[in-house]
Amino acid sequence: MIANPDTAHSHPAAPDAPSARELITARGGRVTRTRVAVLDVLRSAPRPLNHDQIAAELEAAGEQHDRVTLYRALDWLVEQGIATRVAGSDRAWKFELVRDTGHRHAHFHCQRCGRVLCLDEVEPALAGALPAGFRLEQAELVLHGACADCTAPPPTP
Amino acid sequence: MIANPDTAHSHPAAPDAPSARELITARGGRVTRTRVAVLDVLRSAPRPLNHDQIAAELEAAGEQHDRVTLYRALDWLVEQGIATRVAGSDRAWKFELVRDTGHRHAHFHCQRCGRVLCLDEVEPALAGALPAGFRLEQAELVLHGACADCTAPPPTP
DNA sequence: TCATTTGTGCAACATTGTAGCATTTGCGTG
DNA sequence: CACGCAAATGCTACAATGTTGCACAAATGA
Repeated sequence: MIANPDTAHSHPAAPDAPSARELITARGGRVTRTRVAVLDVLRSAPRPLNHDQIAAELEAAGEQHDRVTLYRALDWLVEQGIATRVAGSDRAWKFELVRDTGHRHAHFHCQRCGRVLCLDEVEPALAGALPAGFRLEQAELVLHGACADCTAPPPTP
Repeated sequence: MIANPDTAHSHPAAPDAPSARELITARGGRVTRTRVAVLDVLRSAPRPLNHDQIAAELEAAGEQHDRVTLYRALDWLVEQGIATRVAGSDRAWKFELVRDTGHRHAHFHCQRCGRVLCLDEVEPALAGALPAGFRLEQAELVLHGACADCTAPPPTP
């Protein structure tokens, strides 16, 4: 069961995960400043980030990257199956690393605090609920509502 | 069980449904050309439509409406609970009439044929799959994959 | 080192939606 | 029916989020 949103999505950088360089060269891509930087940001992100947030992270790290180049790097990562797009409530895509192929997880968007959390338990239930003949393919799936933190009554002051 | 997408979403205009005028005046809104026209389009639409599609329908019917006015009419409908927003694969919202309050349904977006279908059976399963403390609120929920038509092998020629 | 091909960076454009504001219109009242 | 006023409309601008085209730079293999 998932109660605390901050631990609900404990993805940040498994120690044995392949390096950015490895991820890139494995698909025959060139190892460029932007791709490495974006990968590093995504790898240490606790939840899906949109283009703006990624750019902000990069700037915080003292890196300057062109807006278009960022879009293209992200597009490439998605195309290569390294990252996925997640639809948010606004019309901006969020991006997230694909952790292990074969396991898809859904996202929950809290309409109170705006956070996007990852839910590992939902997909099996969904697969059973879909009509026969339908196939659930994409991890891009977002539920909306209120998360545990926001439904909980405030602590007595 | 839902097998045929064309019947899966059999919403078009129940004969006893309230008229556009009734729907509008019931919330204290003014009955204007645009609201009535938009409601009529949504009422006869077999699936959620985005702003562009609605405008196209109106033009096909010989009606000319301002882009902004359309947005505002749609916003008002959503605000009044008459319509809901559905997120699509592009960043444009789709709109759909709320049929009966109290019953929320999810949407399935087929990535082959691009159709958005409505699934009545999914929500109960979802509610059980969410972690404790989480509340599923919004009907705006889209699953992605392939629908029955598109997963089925082509008929032997 | 050199050539080739892949990415980058810039500027311009496209789509989707919002904001401000003057004008028109629906509709209750006299 | 005429009036008056709030509610909607219809501009025009503007904002956010991507995309496209093209010249230039840089990664990689020979």
